[in-house]
Amino acid sequence: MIDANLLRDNPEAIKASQRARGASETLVDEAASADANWRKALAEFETLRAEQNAKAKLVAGATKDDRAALIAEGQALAAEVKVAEQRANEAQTVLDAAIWKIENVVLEGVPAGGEDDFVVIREEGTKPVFNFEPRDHVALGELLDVIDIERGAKISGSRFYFLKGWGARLELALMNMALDQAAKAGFTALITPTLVKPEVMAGTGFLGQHADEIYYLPGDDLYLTGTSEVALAGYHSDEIVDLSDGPKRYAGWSTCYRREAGSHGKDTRGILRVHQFNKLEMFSYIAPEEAEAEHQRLLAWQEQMLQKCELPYRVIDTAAGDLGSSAARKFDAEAWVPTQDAYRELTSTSNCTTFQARRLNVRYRKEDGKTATVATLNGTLATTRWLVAILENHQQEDGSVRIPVALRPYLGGAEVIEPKKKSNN
RNA sequence: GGAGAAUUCGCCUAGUGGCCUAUGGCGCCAGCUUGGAAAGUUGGUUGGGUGCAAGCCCUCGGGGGUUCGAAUCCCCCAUUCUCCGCCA
Repeated sequence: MIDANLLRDNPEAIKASQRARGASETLVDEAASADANWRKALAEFETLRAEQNAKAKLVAGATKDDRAALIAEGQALAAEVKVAEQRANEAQTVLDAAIWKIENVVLEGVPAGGEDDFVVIREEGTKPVFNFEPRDHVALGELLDVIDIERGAKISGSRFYFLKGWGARLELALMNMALDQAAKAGFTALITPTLVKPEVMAGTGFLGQHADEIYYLPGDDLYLTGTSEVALAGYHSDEIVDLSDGPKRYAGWSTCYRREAGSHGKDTRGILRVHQFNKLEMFSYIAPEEAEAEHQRLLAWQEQMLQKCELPYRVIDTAAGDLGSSAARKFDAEAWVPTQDAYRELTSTSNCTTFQARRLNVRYRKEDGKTATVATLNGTLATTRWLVAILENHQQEDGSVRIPVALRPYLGGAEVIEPKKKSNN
């Protein structure tokens, strides 16, 4: 939710942001007038309520004669108050609906436009040169017996898979390496619930235009989370967190579930786009004025992971129209996928400023003792998808895959994953 | 799934219709005291909304109701705990 004060003081700034996103500017005017209506209705209600409270207090000390008259007045007031209160509540409902539709105000410097209007910030690493025809991760997965897509589909349908043997171990190694790095950087590990209540899902901003991306269990009124960000953002909801010792940083591990509605026919091969995967996510609660610096730190930690995996990648500054509704700025790191001759997103880090925290009511105490809304940021540190880039970039002519040096300690020192021996399964 | 109990200001706790504008303790903050500290002592200590302000309104798990008036009475819901049943 945007800051109502900004709506009153500088609606033009919000309109400019909506414009950059290609979102509605009219929403801003609607919200502003709903805000004025609400404040008027609230003032009327509160005035009447004050009168009612004062009258009710007089009853106790009144003489028998006055009592009956006071009670009659009280009855009349009670009816008026009820009407006024209802009117105020309705005005607030209208305001909430309007203000919740407005997306986070993008930060200065964010490129305007849509999906293709991103800006490349830098490219790192060297793309591999093969003197043989490189295999894609599906072929490698089969050859090495580490990814079983056929049986995944047999059990659960398309976009499901088994990670097997070194594939399973590789994913766990990646997660553990990420967790170690995060712990060293001061993050607290959290294994999060993957089913959450509607208000948490709504609070994180995922129930807007991407609602059909989310698995929902009607029998229980619970949502399956597509990222542990949801649980991590909800973790401190309705709390006043203590930031006097610096930001609160969490590394959340969870399985993630995504319906991938609307992406039929896109990335159907392999495990690039799947319904279920694992992810280690960084999440920071921090004072708003430090949020942009923290965003750079999250990005640096992500790049550190990519470098440990010896992957060539580029960093892009996502355009306003391609930001999630909660994000004020987003950087993606995309790794090179040789067989696609393209960079594909491996990490994404968003600065949600105070937008998400305001919805979830997460505050902190400033030095002057007053409370204020915190800023929240999130960023990927490792996901199952990384296996695609690792397998493809480090493949060798015989189909074996060299394990990046930094990952070896997490794999019992193994240096190479060898093709499986010929057998019946 | 069945039965019962609980939920009050960071923590513990008092409170069975108006004097609750919520008690007391612990913790915390500030002052006094001290060479410094402890002890003692005095004061402060839930948050939110609205308003230029004074102020006013809301907040006793959440929502609704009864009443002139609700922490207190009634209804619904959530969460936690205990016992029984069932179970990967």
